[in-house]
Amino acid sequence: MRMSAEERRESVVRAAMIEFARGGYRGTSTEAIARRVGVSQPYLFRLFPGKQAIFEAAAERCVEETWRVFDEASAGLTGEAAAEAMSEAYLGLVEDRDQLMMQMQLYVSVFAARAVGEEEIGESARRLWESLFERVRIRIGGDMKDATQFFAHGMLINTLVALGFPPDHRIWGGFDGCEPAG
Amino acid sequence: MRMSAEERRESVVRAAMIEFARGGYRGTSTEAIARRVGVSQPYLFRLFPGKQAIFEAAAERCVEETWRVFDEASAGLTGEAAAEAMSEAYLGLVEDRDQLMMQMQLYVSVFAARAVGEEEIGESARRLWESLFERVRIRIGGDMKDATQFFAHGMLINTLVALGFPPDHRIWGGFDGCEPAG
DNA sequence: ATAGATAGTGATTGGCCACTAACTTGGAAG
DNA sequence: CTTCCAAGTTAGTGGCCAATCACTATCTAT
Repeated sequence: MRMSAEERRESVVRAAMIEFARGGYRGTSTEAIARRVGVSQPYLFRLFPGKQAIFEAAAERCVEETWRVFDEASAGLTGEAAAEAMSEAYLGLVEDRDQLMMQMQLYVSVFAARAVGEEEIGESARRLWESLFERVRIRIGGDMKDATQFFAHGMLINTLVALGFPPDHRIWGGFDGCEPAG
Repeated sequence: MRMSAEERRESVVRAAMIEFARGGYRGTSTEAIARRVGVSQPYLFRLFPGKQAIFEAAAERCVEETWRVFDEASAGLTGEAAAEAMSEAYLGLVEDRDQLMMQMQLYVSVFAARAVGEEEIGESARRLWESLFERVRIRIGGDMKDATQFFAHGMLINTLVALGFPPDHRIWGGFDGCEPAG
């Protein structure tokens, strides 16, 4: 039960990814996160300065995790082969819906923050996202349009998952062979 | 100042689109919507049964509006010409960020609702979205992959807008000539 | 004019939630 | 075994917010 602060922070981040993915920033209570971790709600505030810090940690982790998936799937590959491997890996993430939804929650939360003048959050999120974009772009051969297509399909997948289209629905039919067209 | 209930409902829907787009469902208070409309907060509950009904009206309007933009832009066109016209029109919507963000808010809110077991919301949202998808697909010639590509690019645009990448940022470079490849 | 309907407001409330403060428990080193 | 620090808890607070209720103002038709 008892663990080091560092280990606890780790569990909090994992729990927060799930809860924030489902409820969004405002729709998730620190109580819910704490319950999932298995600690009391006030203790979260010993581990993190506030709710927003927890969200930021979860968001950053989410992007890192996404790259890890891409990196492993495309290890040793380049160009179109890498793109195909990564596309397939991303489609595999559809099972882990929370991971994909945490991404979208990051996007809308950044917009909300920017709407009330907190532009620094936007800047750091853009850096994070662009860095992922660049790593993917390099991996698939460096072409800008290929990378754009790759991410475009990813974002559509996120949307279909959010809306809950089942994997056998005809709407998914447009994806077979939709790897970046090279 | 004084207007019919129907007219008021209309202004509420328009105001709600803006507020929900920026704050999300949980992050938007009925007070904020009422302030934007210029009426008292309790009056909203005479015009709509509850906050959720306002959100649903705004979401539905948002999808209708999107089709209207596509329809006007591609009037009299078909196939690739229609696709190009509609792509351009959608890029024009980047200026009206609230419209695009309301879409994303719909997606994440649907997921949140589904996560707590309210699947009917998901069903109606899917019907709405699929109907838009189908109308676009027909308009651009009926090919499933073309339609998928079209929407994929749209979803990526939403993301870039949410994160606040300025229009002259290099990340937008992959879009020129990225119309569905026919 | 005035009665009835429709548009609209002010005051309030009960519940939730981020965050704080003060206290308790457990374990490892001397 | 005790001392000390880090891990963790219980109780509480102030603010926000959806929704309700009782009320007022304005239009329209006779």
